[in-house]
Amino acid sequence: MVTVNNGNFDIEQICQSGQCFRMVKCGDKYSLVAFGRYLELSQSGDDISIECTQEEFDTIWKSYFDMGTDYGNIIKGIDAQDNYLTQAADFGKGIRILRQDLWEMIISFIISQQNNIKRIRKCINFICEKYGEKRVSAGGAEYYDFPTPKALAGASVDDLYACNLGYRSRYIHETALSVYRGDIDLEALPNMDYAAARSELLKLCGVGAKVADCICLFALHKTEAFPIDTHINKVLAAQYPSGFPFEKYSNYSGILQQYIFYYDLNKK
DNA sequence: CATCAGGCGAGAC
DNA sequence: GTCTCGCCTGAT
Repeated sequence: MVTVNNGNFDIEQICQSGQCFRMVKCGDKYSLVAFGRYLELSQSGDDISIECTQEEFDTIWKSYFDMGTDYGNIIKGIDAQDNYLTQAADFGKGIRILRQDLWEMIISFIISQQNNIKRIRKCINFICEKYGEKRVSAGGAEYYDFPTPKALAGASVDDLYACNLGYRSRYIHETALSVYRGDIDLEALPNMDYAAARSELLKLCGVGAKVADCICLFALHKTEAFPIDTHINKVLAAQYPSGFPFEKYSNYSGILQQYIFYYDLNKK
């Protein structure tokens, strides 16, 4: 077991921020499946307990949870005159931008469109159980890996409809085929800059501006990506009628987007 | 019963 | 290029 102390790490907030659809709360613990691995973790105050070896933490989870970034420092960079953003960041100061699997994020965010988080999770669990490989963790927990491009490319549109994916079934079918055939080279994307990666992603069926930005942010860690959805649009209109000050936060506006999104959805 | 949820593609213009 | 419209499904 690895323990970490960090004032800007809140598992519940990360779980609720809606970037990771395979993290669930079970009792006083949280579990997640990522990169074919199963992980359990828990938290007490600023102390986080991660149930893995130091080596696994160093090679996988340290990067996954973006432990090399000081989020407190990012929050300090917020314009003190901006009351809304200051409150939003304070409210969600435990959120982190995870470094998740690219292929999984592509499919997950195609599913997310015009959809709610509860149903998104249900849909993803469905395709994992139907097309993903069943595995057992060292601790004996059974879980399903996220399906490979090959596995999803083998599913027909009708098969996908049966997973409750609705009209997105065609998008997923087309995108899985594109990736499986190699029409788009996923391995090349992490080496591209934001604009180039975004433009490649837009070639995929079912990936528009908003979904491409989510993939850039949550898989490629392009923190300048600022996904604009219905909630963010509403906040921008109400709080920033003359425009959001992107120029002040050019390299990390995507992190601020998460604070705004989480605040808008969860504040009382 | 209508509306909406972390939009997008297709077609019209 | 910009605009509109239809779309699976479940919750409210």
